[in-house]
Amino acid sequence: MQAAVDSGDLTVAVPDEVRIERPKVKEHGDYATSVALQLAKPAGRPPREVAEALAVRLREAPGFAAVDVAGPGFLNITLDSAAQGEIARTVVSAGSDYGRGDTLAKQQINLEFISANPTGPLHLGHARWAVVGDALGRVLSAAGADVTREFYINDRGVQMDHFGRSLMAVAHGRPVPSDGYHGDYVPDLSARIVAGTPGITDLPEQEQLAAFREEGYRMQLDEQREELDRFRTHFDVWASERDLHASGAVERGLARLREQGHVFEKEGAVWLRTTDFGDDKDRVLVRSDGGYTYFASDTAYYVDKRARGFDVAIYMLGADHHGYVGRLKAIAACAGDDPEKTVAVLIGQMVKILKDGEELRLSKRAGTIVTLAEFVELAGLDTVRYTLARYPSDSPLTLDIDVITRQTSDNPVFYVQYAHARIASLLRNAGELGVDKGELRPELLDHDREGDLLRALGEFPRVVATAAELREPHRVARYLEELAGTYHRFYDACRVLPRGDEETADLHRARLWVVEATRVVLANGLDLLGVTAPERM
RNA sequence: GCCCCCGUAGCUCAGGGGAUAGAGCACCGCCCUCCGGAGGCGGUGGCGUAGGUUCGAAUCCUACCGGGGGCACCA
Repeated sequence: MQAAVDSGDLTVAVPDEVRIERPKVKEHGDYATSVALQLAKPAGRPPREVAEALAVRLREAPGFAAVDVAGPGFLNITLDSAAQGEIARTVVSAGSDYGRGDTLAKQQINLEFISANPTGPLHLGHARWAVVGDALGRVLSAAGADVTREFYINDRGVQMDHFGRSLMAVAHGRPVPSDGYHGDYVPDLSARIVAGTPGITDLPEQEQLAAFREEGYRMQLDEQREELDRFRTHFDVWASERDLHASGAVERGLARLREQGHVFEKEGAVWLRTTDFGDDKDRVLVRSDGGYTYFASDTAYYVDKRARGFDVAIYMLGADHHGYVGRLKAIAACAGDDPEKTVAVLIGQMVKILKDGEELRLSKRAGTIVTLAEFVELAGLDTVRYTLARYPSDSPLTLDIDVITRQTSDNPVFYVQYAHARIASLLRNAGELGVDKGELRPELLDHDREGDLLRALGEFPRVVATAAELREPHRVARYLEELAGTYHRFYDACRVLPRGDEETADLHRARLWVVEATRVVLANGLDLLGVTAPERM
């Protein structure tokens, strides 16, 4: 473009950045840009003329088969098949690193998700967070970020006492208090505590309550950890709200906010003036009775995260907590940060599941909501993970168990996994036939279906980078589904292995490169979602 | 009352201001002499309504209609 301006063909300021897109339809080439449309006005020339002036220069560059001006003034660039075929080599030689990038290099990201209360089993909403949070963590890491996955344990509120009281009541054959926990797991848990702590029911009231509470807490937390472990979701840090208080982080957080001048006292309580930063009301940090609020913990936790060196704190919250968004951002602002840079809140909408055409509400265990474990039992781990990962988290979801467990193409996870298994099988056959992919001759890959597939493979790193930047891991799943389709169409049209007594030709070998590259991308993509890539199904 | 999210095909959902709005299911047809038919090909069918910004809007803005969620010295 600079050349066009220098030569006097165009009189316009050269933009700092030119957006290049991958067109949706291949008639529009491998790459396209609309700069000419944007420059038409400042250049004082019709867009197509601007485009043509640029096209002339681009045609001189190597590796391009065609540079066309199309429509109102789009520039469509088509790679030649040799340049395109090289993608197969790039993918195969990068292997499990293909797709990794450095767009988020040096970013220290704290990714907090699930953060369930340690008072019961994980449910459907937690399952969504586990999947999306875990996949996002993988995607961010793939984009080069330094990610710490964190689970915040709400072990300090009055709900803990309700929990302990419920367990204690059941142990004495009394009904669970109305503000207690009513799930089926409570009697089980209570019985296990009684069995594991001899004499617990003879302790004095207060001591006993504390014992039930602490034992219940410990056991529930262990259970959640084990369940998440089975769910292939791992955390680097389990942060406890109690520790935050015990370690003095709360005082430090408060001090930080005081320094910034947003703390005030009113009616005996200590407040944070979050309304300075768009919150709809100020928030209490220390109640008039001297107790810290949950909000105080939140502020301390944020300050603590920043003190630990994180550039960005990502919070994944359920839709019922969306009221937190303004507060969290106000906290960051009160701490002297720019919330737009240091805080990112992702909201997860509700998940409903349908069985036999009706919404599944009743859980045997939790009493009201379907648990994560029950969902996994009904649908299988890979299916649950993939299914929850393929939708943006802020869209409400209705999943039909009968559909997602059907092992047919109704079910995207099977469609994608099948493509991988089919390739694995083909590669096994190649091994048995003694066909080696040998030296790649990329120029032989000039079939339309080969081009489609190579183009798709070439897009993967961009898909990962975009998913990371936008914090939308579902893009990876959608991409994989398209890739699987593109592969099936290739497979249908392009014979890979030599038939019967046919000699092995360079084209067979070149196609083997493409097939192996596809396997790599499917496996890498599934891995980002925490879903297995089976060799056989 | 105030605030947030969502309205895209019969159903479940994709679509970062770009070209002819996509996929799966459902429905109607078609394709197996050899690499996994758990596959492929074709057809029917849609942006809640009304304005605005823009060369260009499903996408951004406003209003309205419809659905969901949230308001605490609770956690």
